[in-house]
Amino acid sequence: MPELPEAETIARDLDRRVRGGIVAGVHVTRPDILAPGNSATKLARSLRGHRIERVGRRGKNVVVDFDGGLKLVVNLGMTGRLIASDAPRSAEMRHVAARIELDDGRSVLYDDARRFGRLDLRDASTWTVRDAELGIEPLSKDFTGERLFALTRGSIVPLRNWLLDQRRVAGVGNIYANEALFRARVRPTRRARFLTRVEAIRLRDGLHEVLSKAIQARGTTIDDYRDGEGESGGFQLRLQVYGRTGEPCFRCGTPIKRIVLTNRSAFYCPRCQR
DNA sequence: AACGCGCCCTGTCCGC
DNA sequence: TGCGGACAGGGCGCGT
Repeated sequence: MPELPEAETIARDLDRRVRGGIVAGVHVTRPDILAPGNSATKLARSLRGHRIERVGRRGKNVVVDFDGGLKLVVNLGMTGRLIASDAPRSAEMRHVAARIELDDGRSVLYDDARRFGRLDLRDASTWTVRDAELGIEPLSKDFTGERLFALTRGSIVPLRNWLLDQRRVAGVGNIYANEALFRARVRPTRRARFLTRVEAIRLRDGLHEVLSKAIQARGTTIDDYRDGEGESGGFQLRLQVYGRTGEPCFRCGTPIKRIVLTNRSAFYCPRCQR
């Protein structure tokens, strides 16, 4: 998906465009994007008449808060897009799976070519459960190098995989995991428990830097991604290793390597990263 | 319990 | 131009 920076950008855009809107109707055209326990009729019945209080984010999820405590949790999978109907490129949404109509004529479109994404309606109490399943926010004050060091103790998982587990740290996906490891100068294959304290500090800093820069850039530009306005992401963030197989490392010139870890690509500089 | 794997589904790109 | 295969930013359920 959209990882944390993309979800953050979408949430901010939507918050600006649809906050305060009252739901007139919900239309689900592809019910397979509903999380277990949800149904099109339940969604429509539960949300009709409710006001959007704000749109926020938790990990990679866009969270729409309604009055009365209901929350629509949107996980965008690989190709999910969430935009307001009055956004510039709303016409380019060719796989609309659900539509939330507001009483003033605006609407929120959920588009998802591969339909790996999920919409999940929660009340205050079931949201607390879900929230607790997700790990620490990597941009929060609590996420220190020391905290990351402690979290990694005891796990034999390669760090690239470790970072993708949303129960540990929430919001990091394959692009930013690889980018942060490059900045920390640690190989994606390194077992989490062998990360040193100093490296944990560098990895925390690498994550913080790459995620916040990507937010400033309104998300990374990779083909499918669209922000809440329907536009592709910014170009300010230059990826250092992701997708750069064979190209020279920006730090030392050595060709970037691509390997496969549990069926997903990992990229690193064999000289800079140990 | 923690971990790796296969799978969900569609689109795109590359080589032949 | 057409076609097969590889690959894609995620996450769940399963067997070990």
